[in-house]
Amino acid sequence: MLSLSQSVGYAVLALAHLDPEGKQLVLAAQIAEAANIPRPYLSKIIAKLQTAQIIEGKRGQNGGLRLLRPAEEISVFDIAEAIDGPSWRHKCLLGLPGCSADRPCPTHDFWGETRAAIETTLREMTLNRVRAFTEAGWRMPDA
Amino acid sequence: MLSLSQSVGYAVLALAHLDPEGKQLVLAAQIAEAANIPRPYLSKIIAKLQTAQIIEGKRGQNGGLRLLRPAEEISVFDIAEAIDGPSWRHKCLLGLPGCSADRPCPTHDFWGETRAAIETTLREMTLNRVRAFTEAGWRMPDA
DNA sequence: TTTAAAGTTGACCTTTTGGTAACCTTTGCA
DNA sequence: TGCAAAGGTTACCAAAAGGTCAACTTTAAA
Repeated sequence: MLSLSQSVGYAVLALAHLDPEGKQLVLAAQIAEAANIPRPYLSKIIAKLQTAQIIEGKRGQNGGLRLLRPAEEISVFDIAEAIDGPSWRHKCLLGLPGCSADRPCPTHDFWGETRAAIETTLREMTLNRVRAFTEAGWRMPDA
Repeated sequence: MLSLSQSVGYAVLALAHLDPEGKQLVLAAQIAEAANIPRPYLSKIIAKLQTAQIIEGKRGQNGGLRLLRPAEEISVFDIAEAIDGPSWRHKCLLGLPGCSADRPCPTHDFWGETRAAIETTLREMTLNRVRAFTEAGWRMPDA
């Protein structure tokens, strides 16, 4: 609890392995290997990223994946939105289903401000910045 | 995602209906009715709050529930800890299992600071302050 | 000492998320 | 032209969280 879904992390990690210019194709199998993500699960994440127009897949021999926009124009915010949907930005900190501006829970205002700050940070965190981390060998730990 | 578990909200709501001095006993059935929480589910939440020494239940006729400490000494932080366990304060924002101080994810430092701010706010948010909200009739919405 | 009021417990169901497996479709090249 | 390399898709399984049900134990009062 109190985190984005695990799949968002996987997606960020995966995208960091693509060509930042969106020119060269990279194999899904290579990403799975490099990031230590189970291939079938990676496929599902890739599907969502394609729906969100963040990447494109090319089938067949000499196929692969590529970014549809340059890495500096793709943020972790975009990725979270693609994987978890827009709903994560509206959830009450205490999980109260009826919490809203009209009937705020005690943490409503604080959480609204905090969430805005989180959102800003995630928007500023582009794939380029993430790459600095993953190039140092960041990958999923073995089970 | 990006919230405490729903049960934390239920617990906060429930506790706000107890006598703030911890003197008078209040019926679990009354709380369920007032807050619109399913009784059997409330029972499970109550069990955790008892394990955490936040409340005490007295069985039998003329039984009920009462706070073990005055309402101004019980914070939402304590309640979150009792319900979700201490783990929520250590989860990576991106949900990455291998993220730690040694091998930080790109959001690690930012999230550490933000989480500390959230923690502080929740520690300052005592049951007394919550009562101001619930006394205005806050309850769970109907299904 | 019985009984009804109260909280307690364990089994079970459902939904969501994470994860696996098998199979299908496309495409370049021998 | 057919086969192997690639991604895509569907169905399924498992664990955790949310939620329900029914039966149990404790206890004070009649």
